[in-house]
Amino acid sequence: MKKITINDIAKELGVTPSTVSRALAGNTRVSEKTRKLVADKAQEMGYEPNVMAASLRKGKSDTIGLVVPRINRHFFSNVISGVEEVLNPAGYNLVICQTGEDAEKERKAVATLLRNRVGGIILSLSVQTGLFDHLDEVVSRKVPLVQFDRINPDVEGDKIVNDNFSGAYMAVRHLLEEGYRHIVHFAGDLGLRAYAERFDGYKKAMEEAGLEVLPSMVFENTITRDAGYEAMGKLLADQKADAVFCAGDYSALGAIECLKAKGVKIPGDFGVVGYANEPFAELMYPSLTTVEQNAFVMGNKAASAMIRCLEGKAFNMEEVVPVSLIKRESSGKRR
Amino acid sequence: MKKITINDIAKELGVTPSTVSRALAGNTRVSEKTRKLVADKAQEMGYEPNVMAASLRKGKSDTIGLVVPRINRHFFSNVISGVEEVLNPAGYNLVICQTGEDAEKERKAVATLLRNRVGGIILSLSVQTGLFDHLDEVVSRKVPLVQFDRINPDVEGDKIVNDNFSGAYMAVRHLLEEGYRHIVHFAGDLGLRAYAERFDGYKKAMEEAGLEVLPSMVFENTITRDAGYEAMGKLLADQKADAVFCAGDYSALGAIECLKAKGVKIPGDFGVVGYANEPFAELMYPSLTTVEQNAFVMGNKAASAMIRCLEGKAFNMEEVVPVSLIKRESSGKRR
DNA sequence: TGCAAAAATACAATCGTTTGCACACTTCGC
DNA sequence: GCGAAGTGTGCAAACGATTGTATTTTTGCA
Repeated sequence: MKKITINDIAKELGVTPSTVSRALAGNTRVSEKTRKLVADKAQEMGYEPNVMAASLRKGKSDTIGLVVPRINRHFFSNVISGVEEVLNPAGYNLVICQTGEDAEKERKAVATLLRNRVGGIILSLSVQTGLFDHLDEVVSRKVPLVQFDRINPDVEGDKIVNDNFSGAYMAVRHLLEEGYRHIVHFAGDLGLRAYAERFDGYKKAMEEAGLEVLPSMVFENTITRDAGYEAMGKLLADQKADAVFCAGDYSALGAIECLKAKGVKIPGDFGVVGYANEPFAELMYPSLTTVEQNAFVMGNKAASAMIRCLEGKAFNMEEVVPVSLIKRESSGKRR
Repeated sequence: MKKITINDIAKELGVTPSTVSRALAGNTRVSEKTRKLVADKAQEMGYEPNVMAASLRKGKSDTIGLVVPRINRHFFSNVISGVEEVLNPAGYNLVICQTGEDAEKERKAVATLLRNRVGGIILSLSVQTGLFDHLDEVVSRKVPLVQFDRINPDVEGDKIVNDNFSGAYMAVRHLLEEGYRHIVHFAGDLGLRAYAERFDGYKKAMEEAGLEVLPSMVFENTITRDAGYEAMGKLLADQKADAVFCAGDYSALGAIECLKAKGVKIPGDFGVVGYANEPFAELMYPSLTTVEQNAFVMGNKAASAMIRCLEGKAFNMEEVVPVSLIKRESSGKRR
């Protein structure tokens, strides 16, 4: 069973390949009648376009590259689903690369995507990434770039972020309303905007409540489970605190494990709020109050932005996806 | 900045493109000296091969398609990582497709991959899939196919499975050793081999212990959280049982939630073991005893098998990855 | 009916590699 | 010193689509 090409269709129909090509592309330069004829014949002969030939000629492909730190994070896998939902029906393919939060792998992934002439790149920075020339390279090659969540605002292109500030603000307000006062913050890398914004939201809520945020109350780079556990250990030893707002669910988990180990009652003696609504947040004990980021929606928007770019309307704009606070046990009333 | 092609290199060096092509491919038909010359020049000029042109000419690409039910399952995302670990260094790219357990989407994904002339396809069937002609199509096109975990043994090609039988057997043995006797099984779709094997392992362990497995003790198609909850509800109403071996962690979770809701003590009055070691298994309360499938290793093996196929050594063999039982709270001693 | 404008289609080059075949030049055994 | 291998390169035709520029056909209008 040989592959059918447009040449075969052309021969069969007594027209030229160019006409077939244009007909299939829906070009109005070929008559409605011929278009129908070609479409039917193509159908009949079981024609399947050769994507490579087209890409080679056009100098770019309908494949979009998606670069994320890790796909087994709930947040990212949902973003991926959201992206797919928009991209696939639109006829684009997705190739996904993991960086494992490693700057070097991120560079390599981007380089590979460019080498493969992807039509565009959707990317979320790894925490480690400090140099951004690989992104500049993308821009300078005029390959559309959409950043999401962990973005670098200085690089050209569309950006989709979640409302980190509001999320953090709501989380801390909630803790305050439940009666907690000495609220500390387990932050991420404050060099990354997402984490900086969460920190700002925390600070704002605290200051509005007339509470001062001392440097000792902020633990930077504390987003892993281990880091959360350790930081909480230090915290209990050093200072008076009755609640923590964590920039991620994993550090919240670590914090809770430490608190449980020390016999501190959650909630009541200590309140905990996380960020991300990882699947385990609902299932752990006590269940974790956290901020839902609507990753799926972010994926949708990132993909839509990409399609807009591909269609030539470069917006270079930033879109904010709303978040919501999911109240669970870990932040119940202070007693 | 124009793209450098082999023609540019050829011109610069005063040889022909064919020689450059062969030199870069390491063909021994061109002298060692020329090879070195070409390599250096390519380096110097910043040459980057155009993958599409090569693929077009060769009629296939260095891209491997990976089709999985959902990427946000711990198991699958780890398999993906495992596959990447092997494929990327070997110079292959991965495009990942989600089927969402939907047979139709699975067909479409495979069709798209074939249309894009991928070099090979690694796939795990969706539970829903009943017809396999899309896989036959892959085989008949001579595109290497590696199935993993949820496989169809009747389709040609390599297969990587985990030792479902042993996993299930160990799990049930463990429950028996802890003193449970009336052990039921929440199974998956027994039409799928993976689930059928888990059922067999369960049966074997029970029979060895001199316990009969009645049809009423097996709940088929019970792998979701909701299904687990419901089934447990029925179970408690209808019959005497003191433990359940679930073919997946999600149904185990549902079962535990139902048991907790009814005030049944876990462990003690009721033992629960799951399968898959989802991340939440460790964190829920009580923590869930479950079977670790070594997804990462499976991914490695699937990728290695694929590379073997691509290198022309079609083995058409089946490889079994060992599993291990992770003992946690939910299966503690019967009282 | 004739003729210019518009519509539809054809021609041919091109995208960047790969590869079968031909060709020249060594090398060697006899 | 003469064919026969053996080496290293060049030639040119693919691969299958796209697209700017002809060229033909159709249409509209006087």
